[in-house]
Amino acid sequence: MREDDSNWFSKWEQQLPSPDELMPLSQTLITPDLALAFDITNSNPPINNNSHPPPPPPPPPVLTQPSSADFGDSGDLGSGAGDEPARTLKRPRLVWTPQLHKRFVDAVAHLGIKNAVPKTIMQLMSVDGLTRENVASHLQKYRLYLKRMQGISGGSGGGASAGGGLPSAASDPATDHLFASSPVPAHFLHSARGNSDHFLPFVPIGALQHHHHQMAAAAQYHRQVAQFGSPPNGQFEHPFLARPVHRIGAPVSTPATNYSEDLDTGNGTGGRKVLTLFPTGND
DNA sequence: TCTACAATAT
DNA sequence: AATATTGTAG
Repeated sequence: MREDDSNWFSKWEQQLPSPDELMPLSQTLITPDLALAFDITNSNPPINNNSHPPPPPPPPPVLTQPSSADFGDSGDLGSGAGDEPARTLKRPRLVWTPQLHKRFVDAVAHLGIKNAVPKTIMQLMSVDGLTRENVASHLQKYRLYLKRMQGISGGSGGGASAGGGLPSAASDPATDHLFASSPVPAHFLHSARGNSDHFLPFVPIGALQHHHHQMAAAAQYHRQVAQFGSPPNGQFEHPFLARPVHRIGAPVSTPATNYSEDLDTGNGTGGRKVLTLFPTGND
């Protein structure tokens, strides 16, 4: 039935939204869902003042968003074309929100520096859509950050962030916004490289099966889309989508190894106030 | 062939 | 500056 072949294409074509219906690119990453979750009433009508309907480069329907239902094989291949959209498409940049980073740090912390390699970290994080490359890239940067701090603490005297885990010393302002948002586990600063650490390989952290959705690409957009009076307080906790372990998980004995969210607010809400983060007031 | 890592590019 | 992509080594 080749007819089907041409049919699916027609259907697809017809379903394409007209240019007018398309959201501005700047918002494509925020799904309505996400927006609602944040209370941001998206009353952004005034986006039609252009006399030039933007030639929307058909932004591939597949976003990194946890739709997680995109990558299925299209079934028909070998039919000629050769490239299914989904396979050739590039995902949008991943935004490392404080929450996401927190998860990252936790994973690394629990793994121990030794086992904290991209693949493992990724698995432990169980964030849908997160790739090894994403983690690798972030890890690279994170390491630089750690290194920096070691340098400042001098390594011998001691304890720049002892106690509350307050990396206030090395992290100057605009340098590491993100990293400053989550406490750095003590051992990280000690130089554990090439050292046989005594940390447990795997830590099955509690299981939390929320069926929330959407990752948090939001934090960033907050300042963009909405203005909050006191954000640092209203920490939004967004559990991430749990990944159906589709990636051949080797070492993880528990398939449902979902991460449990620490109640940590990401900043020392307990006793100290980390200067943290967002451009709450302005940038 | 895959994985981690560092370097480089966007 | 933040991520992605590429190149190299194990």
